Amino acid sequence: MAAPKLEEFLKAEQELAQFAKALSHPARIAILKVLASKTECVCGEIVEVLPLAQSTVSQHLKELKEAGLIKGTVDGPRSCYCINWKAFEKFNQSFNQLFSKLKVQQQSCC
Amino acid sequence: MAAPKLEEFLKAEQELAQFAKALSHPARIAILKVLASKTECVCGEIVEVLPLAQSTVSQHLKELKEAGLIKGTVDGPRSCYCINWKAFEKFNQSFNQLFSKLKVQQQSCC
DNA sequence: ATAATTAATCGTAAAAATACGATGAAATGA
DNA sequence: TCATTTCATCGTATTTTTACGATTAATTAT
Repeated sequence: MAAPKLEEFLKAEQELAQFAKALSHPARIAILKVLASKTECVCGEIVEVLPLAQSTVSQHLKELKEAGLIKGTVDGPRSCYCINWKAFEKFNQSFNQLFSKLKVQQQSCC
Repeated sequence: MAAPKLEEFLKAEQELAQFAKALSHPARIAILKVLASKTECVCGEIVEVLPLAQSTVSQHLKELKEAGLIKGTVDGPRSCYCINWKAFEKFNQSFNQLFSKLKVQQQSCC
């Protein structure tokens, strides 16, 4: 087998892993930064800034969208994207939860 | 081309993406939780808990180690792993930095 | 009506990730 | 010394990811 055995893990672990996967490529982090810095968030502008082909950027946008981190609306011939702050906040909290949970007993045996 | 074009992005983005990649599989999150909850962190115990083969767990441990999130020491015939709290703290901060940076202008255009 | 712009999707190739069994190395125990 | 335990590594199969060019669909501009 080669597909990840996701089902066998806790739902919280799966969810967080999925979120982390969305951030696991610098292009997607860069996209989030662009979206956060602009009020106008047209796809073309993102493509201009990134060192990737239009189709590749579109793919990354799709992944961010599927992960729930961004929203997209069609505006005439162009697409407007922006951060889904609600989901983002949840994401942020999930991470902090993991971090603080792990940090409870901060001791190393080796 | 198929390999990710990492070089062309900011170093901070690459670093964070790499960290996120380490967390992008539930098995690795589960491993971190186990390590945090035990003072004795022998490889075998992790294998016992996870629904994966020994060799697969070993592989995940290697990835966490390469990402800097855990340390490993040989203890006779067994291997002792534990969280690298220093790196972990840095990781935690990088994430919070990104989150707070993005949150500066929390407005959606669409 | 036709051309141009914009961005999604398709097809595809190459690489990386995931998983497992088998093997190997190193230390302990009998 | 020889068997056992423990875990890393190797070999390999399958899936997923990444990337790009080409095409398509939709809207706008001429």
